[in-house]
Amino acid sequence: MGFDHEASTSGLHLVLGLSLTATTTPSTKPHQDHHHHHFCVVKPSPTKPNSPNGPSLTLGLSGDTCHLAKQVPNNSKVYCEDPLDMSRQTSPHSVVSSFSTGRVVKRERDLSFEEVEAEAEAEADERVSSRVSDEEEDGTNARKKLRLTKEQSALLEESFKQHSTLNPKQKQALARQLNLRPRQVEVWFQNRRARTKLKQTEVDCEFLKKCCETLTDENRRLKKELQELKALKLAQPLYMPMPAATLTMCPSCERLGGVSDNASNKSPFSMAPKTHFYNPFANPSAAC
DNA sequence: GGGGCAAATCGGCTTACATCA
DNA sequence: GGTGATGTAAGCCGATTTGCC
Repeated sequence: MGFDHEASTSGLHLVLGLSLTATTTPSTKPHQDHHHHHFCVVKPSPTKPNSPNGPSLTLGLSGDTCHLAKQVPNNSKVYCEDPLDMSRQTSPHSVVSSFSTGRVVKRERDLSFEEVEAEAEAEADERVSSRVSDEEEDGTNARKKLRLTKEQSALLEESFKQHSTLNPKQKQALARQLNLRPRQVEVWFQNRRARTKLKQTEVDCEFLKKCCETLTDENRRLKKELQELKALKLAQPLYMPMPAATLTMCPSCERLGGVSDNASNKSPFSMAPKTHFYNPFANPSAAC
């Protein structure tokens, strides 16, 4: 785990990144998790909960961070995990489409072919407005909650480990294998994904809390260091105190030395663990 | 009776595909 | 034939309801 701080000297943007190595590997079914996140968090794929790479998180304070978009192999669409962006992508057509496809269609899709047929017959016999009222009246077809057996659960779990989403063929096969309706298998996978995501969110939350604590400590330390620097400056007005890690000035020739290319490329935040001050008498410059 | 878990439902969104002007 | 607009179907999601332990 590491922290990457990046601050623009121009003050145009500020990005705070918390990363645990790359875990942005797209899941087997890519367009999961493209929904609403109020900050850009790249999470480990739910399909690979035991990924050796661990989670990767990025907090973005600049607009750039929400370019953490995902490539979606199926359709090559790019999603940004931002509710506003998502709403912008929503075409008026899709809204119309949603309204145009009514609950009847949805219900048909939710049921197996036989059930749809049976229900159509029932509806032809007596015009009932809803299934609920139907069940309430006769009580024979009351909604019974399925309890999966251990074997069924185990098989579903095993299948979920392999792929967190099912294509229609897999769904059918699994349903046949479990003696369930495809819809039940589908619902189980949906709920299972939801639980996985919830769990992952909790883990992310804990991780962010720890990050916050660490950054608070770091902030406190830096403030303290700044105070020390100010105090030293007041005490020794003839010499400009410099962190030895960044600048080394020869007191005799006043040339700068000891600033390597690597050091110049470092982030302003990547400082030595413990700052120490230049002692002109103890450290004569090698450049002289 | 109340809480937790999980199955099921609902409404919304996105995408692919078909049709038509 | 190519293109854009529109409708439909399907799949997934988050939120919620509901039944069971």
